Amino acid sequence: MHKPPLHDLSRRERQIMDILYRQGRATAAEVHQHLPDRPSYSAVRAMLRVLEEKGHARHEEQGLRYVYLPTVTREKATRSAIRHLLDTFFNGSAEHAVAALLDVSAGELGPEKLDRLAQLIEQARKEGR
Amino acid sequence: MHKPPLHDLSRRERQIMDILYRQGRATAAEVHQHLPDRPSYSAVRAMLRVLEEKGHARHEEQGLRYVYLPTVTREKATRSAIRHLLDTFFNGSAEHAVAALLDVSAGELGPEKLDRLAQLIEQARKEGR
DNA sequence: CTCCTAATGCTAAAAATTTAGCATGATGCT
DNA sequence: AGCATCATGCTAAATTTTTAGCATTAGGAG
Repeated sequence: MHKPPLHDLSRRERQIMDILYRQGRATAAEVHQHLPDRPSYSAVRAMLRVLEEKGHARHEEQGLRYVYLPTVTREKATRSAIRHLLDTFFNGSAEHAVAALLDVSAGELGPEKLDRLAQLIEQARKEGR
Repeated sequence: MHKPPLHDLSRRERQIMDILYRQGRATAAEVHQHLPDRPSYSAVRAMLRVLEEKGHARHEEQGLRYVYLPTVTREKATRSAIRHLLDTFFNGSAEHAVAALLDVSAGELGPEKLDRLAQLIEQARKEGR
């Protein structure tokens, strides 16, 4: 029943799933728009169909169109992606990962955001005992 | 000249690159060992050759064996992976990403590590003005 | 009603990936 | 020297992915 989803996808499939997670939901046309070196629209639809067969995506009908969504919740996918990042680049160390994250987005983080992060850490410390 | 490396790899290629980044360097045999649902050893070698052709990996000779390494430095690959995670699951928000990271690895973080993280944030605040 | 547009279903073919197998060369042991 | 082992190079075939094109259906405009 369980399917560790992300890591046995083909190139295009992954690209499409990334888009679905970025957007949350998307029509075939939208997926088509955002896809790197755009294939034909037809090709996109075919691949969405395959993703449904494999159980990675599903669709809802919206009027005439289909809107596609990931089957795995954003939360689970996020956790899984984080774990993978940790394992691959940080030898599992969350500490180093956070450090790198802060480094990468140095510019982006204003004082309030940093405050909130400090709070989160404080909170983690309290829970941790 | 520039090659945005990670996101146009095939399934196996990605799996192999992940291993190379995890390990830093690896022989064909090692890669083979760590690969999910193990293909033949021969297949692994062939794929390593392809990765070299495409410029994602290179090898050094170590005695008789080849040892394979990523061509892109760990740092660059890490940054790129982080950016991708941010874009895909956190709408670019480093703040939310850090929060999720803390959440995922709640158990793992001892007091000293939390201290060091607090320091990093403090430092970021100072630099940020 | 008829035509045009926009959507999907399906299928077959092209392209790329993934695989196995055989040939070859170096090393080390007996 | 001869043999077994372990490595690589290469090639051809199987499989999977990716693509385009045609058929069909629904809705809206004239």
